[in-house]
Amino acid sequence: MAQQARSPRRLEIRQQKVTLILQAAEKVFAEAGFGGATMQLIADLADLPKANLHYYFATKEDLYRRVVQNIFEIWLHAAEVMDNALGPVEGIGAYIDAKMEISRAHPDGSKLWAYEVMHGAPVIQDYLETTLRDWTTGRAALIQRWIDQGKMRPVNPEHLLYMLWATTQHYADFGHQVETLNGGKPLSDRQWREAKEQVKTTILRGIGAI
Amino acid sequence: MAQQARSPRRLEIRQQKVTLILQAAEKVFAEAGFGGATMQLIADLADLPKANLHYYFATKEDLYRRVVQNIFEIWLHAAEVMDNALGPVEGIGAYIDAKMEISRAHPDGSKLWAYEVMHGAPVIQDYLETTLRDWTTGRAALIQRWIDQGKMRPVNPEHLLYMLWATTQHYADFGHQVETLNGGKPLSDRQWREAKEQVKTTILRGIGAI
DNA sequence: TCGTTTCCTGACCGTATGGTCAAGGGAAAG
DNA sequence: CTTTCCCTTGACCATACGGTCAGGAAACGA
Repeated sequence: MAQQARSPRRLEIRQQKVTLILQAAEKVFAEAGFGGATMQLIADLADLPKANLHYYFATKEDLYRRVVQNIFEIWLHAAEVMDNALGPVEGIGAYIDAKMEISRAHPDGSKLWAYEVMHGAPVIQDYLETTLRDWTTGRAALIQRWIDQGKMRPVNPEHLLYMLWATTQHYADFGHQVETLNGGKPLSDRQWREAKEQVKTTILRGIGAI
Repeated sequence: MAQQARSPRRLEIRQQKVTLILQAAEKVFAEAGFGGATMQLIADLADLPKANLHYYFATKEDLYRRVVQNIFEIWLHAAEVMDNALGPVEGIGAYIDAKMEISRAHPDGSKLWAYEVMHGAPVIQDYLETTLRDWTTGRAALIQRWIDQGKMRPVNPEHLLYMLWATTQHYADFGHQVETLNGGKPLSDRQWREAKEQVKTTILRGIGAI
């Protein structure tokens, strides 16, 4: 009954394929939504037979769940830059930088997260209620400490966090709109830098941190 | 061959039903996405036989297109408050107010717009390239004028507009997340007012308008 | 080499979906 | 009243989808 240990080679191949499938799935789910995505599309993108997907992931929901969980962990991990900061300029500035980088490097993940939340978070509701709520409470307390120390104006920390999320994720979630308004061309390095700086400056000035 | 004029009574009934269908469709499309929505769900919500939907809207795409176009026009119309303003405090302040109101009153429309843009705007790409681009260019020029008049700090007007869109629409698109982090309860009147004020204050201070 | 476990996949199945249609109901026009 | 046209709808169809499975290939351990 005990699960037999897999050989290293087997394990490696398994992990490679799982990763390949997850990458293809992230893209397809982000582009089409859960309902619009099909296992066949994901299989084609990963260049695998559809049945092979079902060998690694029992159902479409399972696959979707794994993709969303992956994204969530990347985000949580990237948010650690805010801790250990001496004040809002350093902490919030670094957080904005990190989130803008993610928006640029992983737009599909950001879109998928937006898609999931927009539809009532059917899959990751428990994460919202536990991990994300704890994280938010902790950072809100940190911001409140900065306020008490006179390092920034008194604001509602939750709403400030929403502003950070909204402004940074916008460049991923609405990237197509931004690109269209940019003459159909993706933002250049310079434009990304400008966007990042303007978001940071505006918010940090807005909360009286600079 | 000419379209025969319809009687007033017929026209009225027709319009009522079309509106009913559009409302049901907006909700279902927003909740499930285009792929996840089904004509049967929309029909059930509108309390009509499915075949009746196809009498008024030939295909699912047609219905979706009409819904998205409706939303777009509401948005454009609401944006007029920005014109005729004497400066950024009045103009941008009123625009934020208007957009926050829309986020609260029409979250489904906002979500559907987000959904459409996130998926590459397959239906309203031409609107983005014409109407929205023109609108954006005009408001960017307005903001630039305010900058030239020394009424606010020099910022990139486009990125400022993105910040306005992002922060206000966040309360609709990510309303479920906001609600979950609010203890599972929707924002109260007081909290909405607080959110609106904080967004306005932070941005207007951030751009040096106050 | 041989038996065992893991992995792979073409063919298949039940279901649900978008869309069609023909027949009927009912208001307006004559 | 009769005719015409718009509207309504239950029944139906073809397709595409998620998921299954049996049988074979490949890798592993002894």
